[in-house]
Amino acid sequence: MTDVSLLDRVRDLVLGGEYEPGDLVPEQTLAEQFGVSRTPVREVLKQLQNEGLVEIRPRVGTFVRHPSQREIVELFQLKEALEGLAAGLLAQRGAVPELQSLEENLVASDRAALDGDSQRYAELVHEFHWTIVRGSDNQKLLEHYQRLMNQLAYHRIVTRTVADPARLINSNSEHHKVVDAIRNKNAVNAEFSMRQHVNASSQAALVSRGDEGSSDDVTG
Amino acid sequence: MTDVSLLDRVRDLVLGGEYEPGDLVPEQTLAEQFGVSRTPVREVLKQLQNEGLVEIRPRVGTFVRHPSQREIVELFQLKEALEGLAAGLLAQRGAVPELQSLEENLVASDRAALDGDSQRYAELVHEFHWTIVRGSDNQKLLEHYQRLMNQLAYHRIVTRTVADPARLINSNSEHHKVVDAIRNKNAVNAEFSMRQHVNASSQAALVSRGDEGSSDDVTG
DNA sequence: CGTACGGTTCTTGTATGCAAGAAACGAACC
DNA sequence: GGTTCGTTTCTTGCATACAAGAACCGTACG
Repeated sequence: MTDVSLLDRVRDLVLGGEYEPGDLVPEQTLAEQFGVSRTPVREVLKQLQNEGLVEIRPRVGTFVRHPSQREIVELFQLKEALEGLAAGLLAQRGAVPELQSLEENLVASDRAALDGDSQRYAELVHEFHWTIVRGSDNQKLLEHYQRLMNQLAYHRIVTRTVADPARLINSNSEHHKVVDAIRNKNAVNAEFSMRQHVNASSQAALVSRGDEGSSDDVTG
Repeated sequence: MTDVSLLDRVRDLVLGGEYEPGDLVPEQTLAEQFGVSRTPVREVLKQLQNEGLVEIRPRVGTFVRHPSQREIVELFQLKEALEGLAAGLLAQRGAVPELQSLEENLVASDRAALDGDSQRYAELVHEFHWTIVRGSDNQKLLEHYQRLMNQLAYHRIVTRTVADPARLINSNSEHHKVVDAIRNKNAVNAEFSMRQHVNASSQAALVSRGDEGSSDDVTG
């Protein structure tokens, strides 16, 4: 149960907001916190840099990165392509357990939408997207998607977006379209609907985001 | 000039075939080879594991991974989606330097195709694809693509595929279609043509590959 | 008051040493 | 002859020590 890697634990710390963007993430502190030496912590930080979550400035320190607006747009473009691919692949697979999960998700989402329970709906959205990607039965796609979502620090964005009731309704309707296509084994349509949905969600997220963290061109 | 990171140097060693799939990559040896201690080498190997190039078996050693047939299929699916996205984005951009590069590439490719110079053609194919991805003007896409291509150890596969004259001709014709769409700023068509092209290339590669490295389920 | 300079402190970067575990080898036993 | 068990050897995993560089602070000077 405690067999979660140090990498995951430190990543969760960064994603969880324990360290704000721009903050220094000291090796020594993490080492003490997790009861290990600096050596394994360093390995982990190097990997988090590789994942794009932190930036290591040589001889200075490791800092939490904060994605620029441009990066977020880029990531959303990627997200659209990856989830579109996933939906298409899933549609080709036919009747797999994941389809059943999606059906149940739709029922629960409809209820949450009716109740106006945006918190619950956000959870279901999260589950919806991951189910589709997992259902693509493409492990490499899943890995890249995971990376992508870590960089987006997705959670915070979505929860805020679906606070808008209008977007919630539209989002839910789009989910139905996607599942319809998957159910009918229509891969082209599944991909198309999914991309349209992701695109709409992205637009909403970008708008709701407004202007908070834009440029972090400290290097430039 | 020698300011290439240790990570890149070790990666090139693995991709360059210095270590064959399945081989042990000893920390100590690399450390001596590069005149450093095991510590930085270890960090590098951890990252290469993260990139999917090697597998670290705890307390046993680091081994060059050898992608299974299934993984390669998965990677090609991803490749199709990413390059399709890139072509679409590039088409939207209009007259950028990359378009000019593609035009020149087409001319050179036509010549190489006529000459039956498959070696030269392979180089041009390589350049063609990278130009499109770079031309997407999406840094995150480029990063993911880089990762993907490292995992595919693309070079060896393509060089063998275009040895087939028929495939070479088809490939070249597909390149023309893609650039036509980009030139016309037709994003949808650019993406479609690109995906069709990548798909055809993938099929050819998978066929030519036959059966060499299939299962590496050493882990059980 | 502003600025430049020197020392102090804090951070990472790397080498090294030792421990732990896995595999390989060999001998003894069945 | 085959199998099992103990020992040796090789590998990584981690802790620690030290070095190097950057940022910071206080002071002196203009």
